[in-house]
Amino acid sequence: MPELPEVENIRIGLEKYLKGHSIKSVEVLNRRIFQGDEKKLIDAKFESAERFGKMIAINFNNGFSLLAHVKLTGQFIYRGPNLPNPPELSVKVTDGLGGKHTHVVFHLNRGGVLYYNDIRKFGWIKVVETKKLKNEAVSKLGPEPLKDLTLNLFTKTLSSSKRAVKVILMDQSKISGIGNIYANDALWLSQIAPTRSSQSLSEKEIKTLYKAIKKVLREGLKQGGASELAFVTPDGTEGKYQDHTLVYGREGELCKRCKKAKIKKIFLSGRGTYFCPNCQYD
DNA sequence: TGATATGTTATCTT
DNA sequence: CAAGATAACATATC
Repeated sequence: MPELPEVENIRIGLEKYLKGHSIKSVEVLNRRIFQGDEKKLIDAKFESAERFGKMIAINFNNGFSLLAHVKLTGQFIYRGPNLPNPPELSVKVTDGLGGKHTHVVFHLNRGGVLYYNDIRKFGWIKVVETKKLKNEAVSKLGPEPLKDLTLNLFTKTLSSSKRAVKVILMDQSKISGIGNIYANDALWLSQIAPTRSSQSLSEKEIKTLYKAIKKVLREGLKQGGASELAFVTPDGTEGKYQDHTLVYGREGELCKRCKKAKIKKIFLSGRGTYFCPNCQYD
């Protein structure tokens, strides 16, 4: 759900709203979600927010960072002086600003507050030394599809596995940031069946898919992400990509391209997989 | 009431 | 043994 475009929108929001703030205190309401010593952050000044795949690093000026993964339902929400006229909160967070779904509250100087909410509690935040960020899970990530993934590298990745191409796209150690929504949409756009063995793709298909991945991710970014479960940006509003998905979540609807067949849903590695049986080829 | 959803990791199976 | 499939995690929603 929160995939590259959603997490990137969270990063952009954090960068914007945390600017100029330092941390006054941290209220940890759930120790499983917040790991490490929050005292390391007291009086630390915000420096930058980075994204690694679906992970976010918030860097401070004292050598420490917060590394976070929102998994399915985590939300960072900011209220304070850097957002003087906050938009109305999405219904997806009304229960969670200091409510039962709030697990960490960062009190900032100048009166800002950053909440971490998580309905399902799969997400986590941990305090790490900035210079050790790369040793964390970050080191296991594959290349960023919008930055480091060359066609050459992509071709090598696909041709080295027999697994279904969709499973490869979602494998974070192969390519970082792609999840179920954008994997389904990129394959639809490429007219490739998600069940195809990745090594069976022709050179031409690989090139088409390579471009399609970039296209759907950029579209997701532009729409502010997809708010399927609980995703909201740090101002508390929803993204719009869920209204523009090409095939994801459209089981039973007529295919937008060929208009001849209904979108079928199957399970691939236990994940919902949507495709047009008429114009996505085996 | 219970099946279902997503990301990741641990564990089971072939 | 390794690749691949599936269960588990926690909870709201349909």
